[in-house]
Amino acid sequence: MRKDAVHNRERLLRAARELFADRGLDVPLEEIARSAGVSIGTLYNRFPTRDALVEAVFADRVAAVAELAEQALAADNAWEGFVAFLTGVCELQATDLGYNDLAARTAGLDADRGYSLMQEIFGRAQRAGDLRADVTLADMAFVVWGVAATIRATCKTAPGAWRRHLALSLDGLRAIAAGPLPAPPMSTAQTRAAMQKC
Amino acid sequence: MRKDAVHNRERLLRAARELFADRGLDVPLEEIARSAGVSIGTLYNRFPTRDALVEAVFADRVAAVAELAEQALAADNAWEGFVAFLTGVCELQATDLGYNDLAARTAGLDADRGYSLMQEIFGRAQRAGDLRADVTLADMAFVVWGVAATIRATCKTAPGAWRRHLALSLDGLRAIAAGPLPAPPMSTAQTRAAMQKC
DNA sequence: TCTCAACTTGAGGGGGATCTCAACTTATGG
DNA sequence: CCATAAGTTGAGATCCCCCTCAAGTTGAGA
Repeated sequence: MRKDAVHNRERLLRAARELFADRGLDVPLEEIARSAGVSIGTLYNRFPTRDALVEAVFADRVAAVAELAEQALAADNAWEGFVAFLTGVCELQATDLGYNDLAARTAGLDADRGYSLMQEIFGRAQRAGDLRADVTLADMAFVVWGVAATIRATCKTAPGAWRRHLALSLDGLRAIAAGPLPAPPMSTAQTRAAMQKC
Repeated sequence: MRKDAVHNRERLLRAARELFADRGLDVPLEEIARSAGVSIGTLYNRFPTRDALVEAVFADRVAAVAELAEQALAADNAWEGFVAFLTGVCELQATDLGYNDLAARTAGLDADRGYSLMQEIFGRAQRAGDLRADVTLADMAFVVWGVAATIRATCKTAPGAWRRHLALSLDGLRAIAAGPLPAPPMSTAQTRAAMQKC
């Protein structure tokens, strides 16, 4: 790849990162190109589809989540690790509207290594008796979707509000709080399908 | 108003109600007109803006929510009334994607009479000691936003899943479950602003 | 320095939605 | 039955976004 091409690629990634973070994933591609100081044609040369650009921009997040997961597992207290992990993921979403859009449709479910780590965090909190026994990993999607919606609604006007929402959700996940659940957990296929619809 | 105009208005409302329910509020207006068997021009004659059409279609929901609220207040048990009310609102959202889009931005906060009824349901459950003391009416927005997001994601693939989400959220609202909350409740102004951003 | 593949450019075609308006049709009261 | 105000129509203007490609430009190796 030629030097100028590399340079333009980087400028595009920087511009996309910033615009995605501010306004979500559906920023016009022309605007990204303009903001990067290149033409729309160049953007299409480097990233043939919007998804390719999105993937390149957020590639590092997979690792960030895995990092969070490892820290969570390193915690002494299983429940505190669980809380820290979910808080970390939501923080990522809160500081980047683009990732907020994205997390709702991936939610760690694709990330090979990330998924098994999440299972471990989840299972450990459950075995410790703090996380209620009648929930599944699939139920975490409710937390992510819910907090994501709150972040979208409030990030400009009440920046910390999602923490309150998350805290309420977590209280509902504690064994202490467990009441009967009216529906079976979603199957993996249902969860996957639902995520793609975001 | 001429007889045929009344007739067309009704056909438009029926078509819009159905399409909104199936696919949400952003159905193309041309499609609504076509489905009603009139031209796009007629639609604009009867409803100068999309909002006017939406408002006309969902006018009855305000009353439906008030009705739910009254039933909730009639319940013997304050907490059960509270649960029944939120369940009812979510059911309305689940059976109508259009109302689902809408509820997130109105959530009863406009409805003069509905609002005071909600306050009463909420306060009663709190005074009874079942609803945790550290939440505000504004926190109900989290439930509505969250469940609405789950409904949107799952309505086609896991139709009952939102009930599970709602149950978990409600468990988090019970006094038994109360843990410390990390942020102050949203002010009325913040809540209102956030709703308009949906 | 020369050459050529790699790269950039931006006008323009295409699609889809919103909204308008001049020409046409029809209900209704007299 | 007529006059006319009320209503309908749909082509097309406008806007916004996506994507392509022929023409022009530039980096890098020979």
